[in-house]
Amino acid sequence: MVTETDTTTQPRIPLTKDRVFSAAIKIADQDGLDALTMRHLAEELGVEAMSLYYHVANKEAVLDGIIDAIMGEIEEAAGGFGPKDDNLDWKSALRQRILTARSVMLRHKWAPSVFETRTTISPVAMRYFDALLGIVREGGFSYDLAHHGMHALGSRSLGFTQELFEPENPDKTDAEEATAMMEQMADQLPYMVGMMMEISHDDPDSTIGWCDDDTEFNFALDLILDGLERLRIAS
Amino acid sequence: MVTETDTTTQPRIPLTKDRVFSAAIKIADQDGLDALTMRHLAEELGVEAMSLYYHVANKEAVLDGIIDAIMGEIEEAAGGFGPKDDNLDWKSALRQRILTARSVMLRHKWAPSVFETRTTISPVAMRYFDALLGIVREGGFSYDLAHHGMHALGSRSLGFTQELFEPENPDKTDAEEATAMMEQMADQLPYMVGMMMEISHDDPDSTIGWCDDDTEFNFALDLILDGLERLRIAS
DNA sequence: ACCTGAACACCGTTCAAGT
DNA sequence: ACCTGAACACCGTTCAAGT
Repeated sequence: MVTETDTTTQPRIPLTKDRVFSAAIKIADQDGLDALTMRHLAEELGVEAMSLYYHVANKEAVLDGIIDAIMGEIEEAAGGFGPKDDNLDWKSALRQRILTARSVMLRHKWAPSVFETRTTISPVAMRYFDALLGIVREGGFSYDLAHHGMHALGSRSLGFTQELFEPENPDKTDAEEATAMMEQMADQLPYMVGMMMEISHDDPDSTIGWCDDDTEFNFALDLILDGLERLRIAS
Repeated sequence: MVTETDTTTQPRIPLTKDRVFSAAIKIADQDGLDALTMRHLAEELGVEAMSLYYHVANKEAVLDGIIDAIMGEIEEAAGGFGPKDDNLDWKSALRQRILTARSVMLRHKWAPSVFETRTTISPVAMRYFDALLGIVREGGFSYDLAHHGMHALGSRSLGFTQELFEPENPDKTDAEEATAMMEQMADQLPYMVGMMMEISHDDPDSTIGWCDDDTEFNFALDLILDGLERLRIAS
């Protein structure tokens, strides 16, 4: 029989790798990546920072772990990485998989930054890429073209693009600052000014530059997929 | 008349922003980005860490400064961002500009990581993008398509791709580790194994995955440029 | 005007020690 | 087996003080 332990107050759930990773993701989701320190992580788990080192080798292992967990979320959202979806053409199948990955990424805005710093590819990520590779391969690609195609997709195969010069909080002063600078340099930036004027004409409250929205993602994705399809046919 | 100062030994070159940025780039080039700390930077300049704060607001300002300097190198390598190069078609002109930027990036392997963390775009970078925009605009693009095209190029417009899961030193154990893991999961990775077998057949000492070499960069670049050209014609 | 010493509030991590 | 206290070697940054 399970008897009540005679510890003082709470039964205290024991620490596990998974609990550590979950807490880490929670912190990053709520307070951003900078808030994810070993000390905060321990605090979130009601434990001393040093206790973490009994379960994980170091902070890198934590980051590896949360990326693996994210890939797990993608697998779950996709209903598994089973090889044959249905009778979709390769392009639709690939886009579907990628947009599923993207839906998970949008829940974890910090994830791209962590992906970039990983040096070893996680097992779940390997299976993810194998599934993508399978889709194009079964779609009639040579391994060589499939390989190039994966590189061409880059981070987009995981559902995100790393935007350059993107302010963290676009509603803040960064955007105004950039706009002010552009106005000051207006004579040196003829085309940017022209573009701004034309686009603001059509859409008064658009701001150029920090717009990695779904429109841009889908535009680039389709551009690459269409290009690959043409190369496949030509080969 | 300029008299000899009565300071003890060396005349001591005074600190300037530019000297700070140059030293910072030198450190990053030689010892990597992690070695770029305010304390090391000061040491490199023969000064105490706190002295730096008289010339720059904080470390972010240093990072902004070295990115500006890198953009300056690109401008120099391109012989200026003058609007009209010659009688090249837009595609050749754009590729040329981008490959020039890439040649500078290859001298500063750490630069992509710093670019990703910038939240404000530097003035020189603005002029760079204006020049790119000018090339496609004069090549017959609408501003709308030009804008989408820039987003589609992403970091490639600056001459680099952020590779996922790229080991820092590919000659080290990371590659072996990844290969070992793949062999262990071979039954779950049918397509990766198939690809490896075929490619290693053609090229015995190739290793899959960490190959963001010029071949992949150019493949993806041309794929996107060709796609944009087709959209331009269709529009 | 330009640089510095001392100090603060943080990091990740080790190691011997507790239960 | 699991957790902790104390400590180490670092960070970026401030502020009053020196010349």
